[in-house]
This record gives sequence, C-alpha cells and structure tokens, in this order.
Amino acid sequence: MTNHLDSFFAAISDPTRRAVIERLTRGPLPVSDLHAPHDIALPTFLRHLKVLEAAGLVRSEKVGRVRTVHIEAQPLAEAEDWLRRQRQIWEGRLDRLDALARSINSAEKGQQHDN
Amino acid sequence: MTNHLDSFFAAISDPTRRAVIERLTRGPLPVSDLHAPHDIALPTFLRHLKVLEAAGLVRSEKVGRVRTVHIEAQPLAEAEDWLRRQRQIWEGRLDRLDALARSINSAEKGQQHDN
DNA sequence: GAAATAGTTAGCCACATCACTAAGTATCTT
DNA sequence: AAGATACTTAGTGATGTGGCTAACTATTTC
Repeated sequence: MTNHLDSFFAAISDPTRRAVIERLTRGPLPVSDLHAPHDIALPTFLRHLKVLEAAGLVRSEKVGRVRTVHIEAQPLAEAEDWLRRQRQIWEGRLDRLDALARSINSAEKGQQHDN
Repeated sequence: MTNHLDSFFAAISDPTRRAVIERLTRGPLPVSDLHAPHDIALPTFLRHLKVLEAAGLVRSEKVGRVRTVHIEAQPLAEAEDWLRRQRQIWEGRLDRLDALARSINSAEKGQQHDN
C-alpha cells in the first residue's frame, strides 16, 4: 500500500516546501533565490529541497556553482487525481442517498394518495 | 503560512490513513470494522483515526459502545484546489512559453521572408 | 591568486510520529 | 451479575523531522 503518494503528500505537508512549490510555478530559480524569502538557515532549506526532489516534485541541475531548481508538474496531477476520485465516490454516494430519499418520499406521497 | 493544509496533507501521507479514507468513501463505519483489515494493534489504529479527525477529514459519533466514523469531503476539495491552482499556473506558464516560442519562430520566418 | 559567492557535508539537539503492550472503562448480552 | 464487546488511556521505545552551527568544496570575480 506504500506508493509514491506517501512521499508526495509528506513533501507538501510542510509550509516551507509548499511555498517553494508555489514560487516555482512562476518558473525555475537558483537555490539562493528560492532560499532568500525564508528565515531559516541555508542547510536546513537545502534539506527541504532534497525532500521535494526525492518526492519527484522538483528537479535541479547545477551549472558552475549555481543549482537551478524547477517544478515537475506530473506528480501534482496524480495527487489531484487521487483526491478527486475519493471526493467523487463520496459525492456520488451522497447523490444516490439523495435519490433514495426522494424516491422514498414520492413513494410515501403515492401511498397517501392511495389511502 | 501554516494553515490547515499542513495537517491535511500530513494526514493523507500515511498509507493506513489513506486506506481508511478510501474505505469511508463507501460510507460510514464503526471503528472495529475500519480496523479489521489492518494488521496493527487497535490503539495504534485509533491514533491514526485521531490524526484524521484532528485534520478535519473525518468525524465520529459514539452511540452506546460503538463509535461510527464518517468522511468529511470539504477538506478534500480544498486540497484538490491547491494542487489544481499550482498545476494550472505551471501549465499556463508552459503555454505562454509555447506561445512565445511560436511567435519567435514565426518572427524568424518573417525575417527570412524579408531577407 | 586572494576574496567573495554558492552550495554542500557533518554533527548535534528537541520534538513528533508510529509501533507496541498492559490495563482500564463503559455498554451490551446472557 | 458475570462475561463479552468495543473502545480508551497510559506508558514505552525506535525512528524520522526540522532546526541549528561549524567547517568544507567548488566556482567566479577582482
């Protein structure tokens, strides 16, 4: 039952890492630019990046002394799918319950008319 | 920056807890029924339920000695929204890059014609 | 080639998380 | 009222997570 959703959801459960993702949707950035708005030590920040990269949300390439990070959208879509499936099954169930309630209701009305 | 997405995503980053959610989309169940398919001790399982409940994914009511658990769909929708927003911004960016590439391409063709 | 820049590695600490067992409470069932 | 059922609480231990500082490497820049 352990799949890549584990590490994906764990990765985006941290606010710092979600902020990084949000920033990266505007385009790739070097590590230091990504780090700038965060009030944590660089090594700490770098481990957040590693978590994101390990979860497949992000890739990076180093050119000279600069490492540039960019987002990987596909895992977002997969996670979104899982959530949507669960929600839809649930809502489908509610719809069926609703339909059942309506049919019971109209059946009762029918009975009343028959009486 | 710390909001309820933290606890939500942390909650569904665990396979046991995702399995519980998947099960609950089929309808509410008592704790013991939910626990049955999982090969972990009941107290351990109960803490998973508490995590889900604390994250707002699930509610429960106790009647007599039985506690029945049901899903709460709204947080699913919110998380789905966050993911969708990020993905769309990213994809929108790709679209614009694509458009830019096309316009550069046609401009070059234009130049070639001019030459 | 010395100094600044951009990351990286190593090691430490506090706290959270996930697992367990043992024992307790509250509610049926017989 | 005794026993079974359905949680619930308490306490323990191993491992993971997020934070830090100090020290290091690799690449510009002056």
